[in-house]
Amino acid sequence: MPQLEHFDHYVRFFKVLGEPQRLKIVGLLAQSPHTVEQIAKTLKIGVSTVSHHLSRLSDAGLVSAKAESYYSIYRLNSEALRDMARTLLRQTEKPTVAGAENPDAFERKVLATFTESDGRIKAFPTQEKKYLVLVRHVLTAFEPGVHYTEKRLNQILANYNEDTARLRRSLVEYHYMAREGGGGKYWRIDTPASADTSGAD
Amino acid sequence: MPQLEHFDHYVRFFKVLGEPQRLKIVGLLAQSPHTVEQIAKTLKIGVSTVSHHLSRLSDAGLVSAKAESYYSIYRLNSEALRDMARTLLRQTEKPTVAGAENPDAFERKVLATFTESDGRIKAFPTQEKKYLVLVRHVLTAFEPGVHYTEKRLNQILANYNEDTARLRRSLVEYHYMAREGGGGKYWRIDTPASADTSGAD
DNA sequence: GAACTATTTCGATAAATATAGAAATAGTTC
DNA sequence: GAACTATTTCTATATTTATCGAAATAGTTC
Repeated sequence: MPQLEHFDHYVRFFKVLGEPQRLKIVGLLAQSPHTVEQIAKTLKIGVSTVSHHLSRLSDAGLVSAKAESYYSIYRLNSEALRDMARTLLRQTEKPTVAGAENPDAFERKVLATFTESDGRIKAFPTQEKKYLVLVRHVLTAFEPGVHYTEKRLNQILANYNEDTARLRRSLVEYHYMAREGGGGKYWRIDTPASADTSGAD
Repeated sequence: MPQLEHFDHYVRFFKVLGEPQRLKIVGLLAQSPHTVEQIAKTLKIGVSTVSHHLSRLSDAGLVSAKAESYYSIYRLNSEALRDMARTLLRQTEKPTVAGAENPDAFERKVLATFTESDGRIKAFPTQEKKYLVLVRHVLTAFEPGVHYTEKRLNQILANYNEDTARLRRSLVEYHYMAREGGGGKYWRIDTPASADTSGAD
């Protein structure tokens, strides 16, 4: 299990912000610190409700309170928002191919139908869904982080099918591999694992 | 009303991602396009449930579908995630002071207690909550977007209290004003309005 | 066009939770 | 310490919604 213990934290973060009143509270706190009563009056909802929302925001690490005389002054933790925003940006820059190494029933079926026992591709399916299975199958022949010359790439692709140009084009088209502008170097642009998808139960 | 018509969109975005199964689906689609059935099998939930989730993800602009033979192949809209991440980053860089011009009951009371009728500050409250009201009160004397020399800043602050150094320090400390490193220029670092807080009802 | 396939829609149910009022708590002021 | 204040906790209720099975739909294959 990779960095997946953060999954629950992500869910909490989004769920907490996915409620109109709470998002408004965050908006208020983004402008300046507030007390519970101030928020309740501005939003025209009960204090106990506000307290409840602040408690959930606090659980998610989005706000923090500070006692001051009678009042609890709540502040926004801008860092929490910033961190999540950066995490999201990082994620969107790295497509992945997880699941390629333990195929489900459908993928097994497609591989059984369209590849030889040694892995060579017998024929290309027209359905994109099936074709993608084969592209990912070919991708497993390449190491993440390694740069391949086009010549070496073609040698490896030739183990799968004589139409190496087609395979090369598909790998790039589906963003499984990147190509350097000039020198003709290729490399995998995925990562071992992105967000949690392995499951909870 | 500023750019607040996006409020509902923000809520939908966060709410949609704040559900474990949907977040897992996003994780799957971040790796590769999937059909409804594939997702259902991987997550061990019913197809109709997956279809429902995909529908909500689609409403939020997070995924898009493409018909292909029997199947609907769903893809992640990475741009939607990227855009939101960038919006969040932008927001966290701009604290604001909205609400300073129409004070609520509490702020009125504080201002009545601690300022003269001409706006001068009679005394400084020790409670931070009340002190903040005065800091924001002083801030209204400055125009957004205008750069002030320290000399001019002190002239204006002197209209509120002789302890101009304290006021200047507080304005910077609470991030209502920024100071340029060398030349001693000051300016408001807020914006007219950030996320929606004005209200939906 | 008939048979078939994946997906979507519909209807119903169970679980999660936003909300508010009342009671309890923690802390301040005099 | 007594009176007071804001906040939190508790209890209950109403709303939202995740989930599934069945029926309806849209599209493909032969």
